[in-house]
Amino acid sequence: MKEGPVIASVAALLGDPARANILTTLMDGRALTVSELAEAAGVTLQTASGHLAKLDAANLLMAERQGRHRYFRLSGPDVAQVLEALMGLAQRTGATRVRTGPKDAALRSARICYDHFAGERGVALLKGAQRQGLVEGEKDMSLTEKGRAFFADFGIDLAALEKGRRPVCRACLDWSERHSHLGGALGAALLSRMIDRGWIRRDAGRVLAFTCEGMEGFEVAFVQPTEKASQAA
Amino acid sequence: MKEGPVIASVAALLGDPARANILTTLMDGRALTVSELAEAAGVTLQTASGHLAKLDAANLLMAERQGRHRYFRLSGPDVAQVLEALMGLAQRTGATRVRTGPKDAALRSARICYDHFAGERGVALLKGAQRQGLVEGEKDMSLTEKGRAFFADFGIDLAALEKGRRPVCRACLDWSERHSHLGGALGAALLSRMIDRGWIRRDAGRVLAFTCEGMEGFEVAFVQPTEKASQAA
DNA sequence: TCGATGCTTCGGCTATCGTCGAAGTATGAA
DNA sequence: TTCATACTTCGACGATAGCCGAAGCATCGA
Repeated sequence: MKEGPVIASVAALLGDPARANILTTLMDGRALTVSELAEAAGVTLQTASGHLAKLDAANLLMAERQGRHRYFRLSGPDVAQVLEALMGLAQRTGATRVRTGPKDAALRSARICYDHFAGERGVALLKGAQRQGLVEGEKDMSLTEKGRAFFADFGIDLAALEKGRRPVCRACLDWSERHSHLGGALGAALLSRMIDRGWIRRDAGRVLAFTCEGMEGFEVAFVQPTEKASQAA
Repeated sequence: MKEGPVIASVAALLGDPARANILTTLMDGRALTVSELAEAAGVTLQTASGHLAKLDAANLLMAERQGRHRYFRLSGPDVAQVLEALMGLAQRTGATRVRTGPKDAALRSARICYDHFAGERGVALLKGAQRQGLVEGEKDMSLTEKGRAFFADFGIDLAALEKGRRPVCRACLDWSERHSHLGGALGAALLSRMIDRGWIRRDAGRVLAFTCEGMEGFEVAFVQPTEKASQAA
């Protein structure tokens, strides 16, 4: 009868704290897994799964399967726009504002994704490797001859990796960046090799911290040879 | 903890059908009594009273006593803006019902958005004004010299508008079209001026109807000088 | 094939909230 | 003062919906 109920159904979806947390977490356009969103929303996995199903059914989110993960992102900029408008309204009408945690920045910079190296530095690594021609392909990646030599020199036993059934190279969608980082057996081997070399230290949780020499070595090995390209991007 | 709950409390208020009906009923900027809003929302007086108390406590509405009546209106244009944004989102995501009555077409053509002129004709007005160089800018719009002369000639007291705290020009996203129409103080003044001139008549609810001469005058003033451009769009 | 991990579904508990009848308060008119 | 109108508050009922434990799939790696 009225147009009220039409907006009510979608507004009701935004009206639950857990769902609102999920949506605001996704506001920067990243894609996140169910587990990550559950943690962000402060609810259990089952609860988050239910919320995500509702948001997906209402077309506020887009889902994308990747292995046993399921990545969700906002279905469009208009969703974020509505959320921002609501934040503005909430602020004017006297809702309380909160500060953002400092741990977030560290997580974004470098962290563990399952067993490999992710975050802004992880994306930079893969980009550098692609520019240098160490790996080729977009979705199904593989090592080039140049890459085999490079990683062998880096101290990685490629023969051992290729014996396993796990794919050596694999593109893994990064949640803080919008691009992929390097997963698969090589990604895992790279991470442990960098830890062995003293380049990286594991902090609490999934956060990774570079040592001074690690920072420098990383730059020289992956970033600097392609600095022009990386700077442009 | 997060900013989610902040928007959730506001969104939850919009998420109830009765309250959503109340708010959309008030979108034309009028002030209505509790009884009128109760009827519009399809609930009893007590129920409406409770809803209005909540909306008032959240500063989404302004209340004004007048004798034994109590008049409610939206607390500001931003509330109407959020409602329009929600309507647009509901439409894109398919929450809207298939029923498109004849009133719907009229609503889409020309209607009141809070206190200014919206709908397909409203979008055409802004487009024409932009093509003619009366206003400039996309998000933060401002009047040009040519525009000042034009609207003064149209019978609008620009000096008075600029004295107020409300922005003179403001882009307001239209939910039925995908473009903006003209809000702000100038948008409101334009609407009342067109009504004064006998160009437009207020029908029931938010629907606006052009008179014959109004239709012609509108075309000459805003659309025809830029017909080529408008036709293409 | 097996175990581990990520996610979904099911069932039941609980709390919240919308709803309206009935009673209470305030304003205006007779 | 007395009644009528407009609204608010109270109390109880019922429905909805969020939440989590437990169990069920599905995928991956060994």
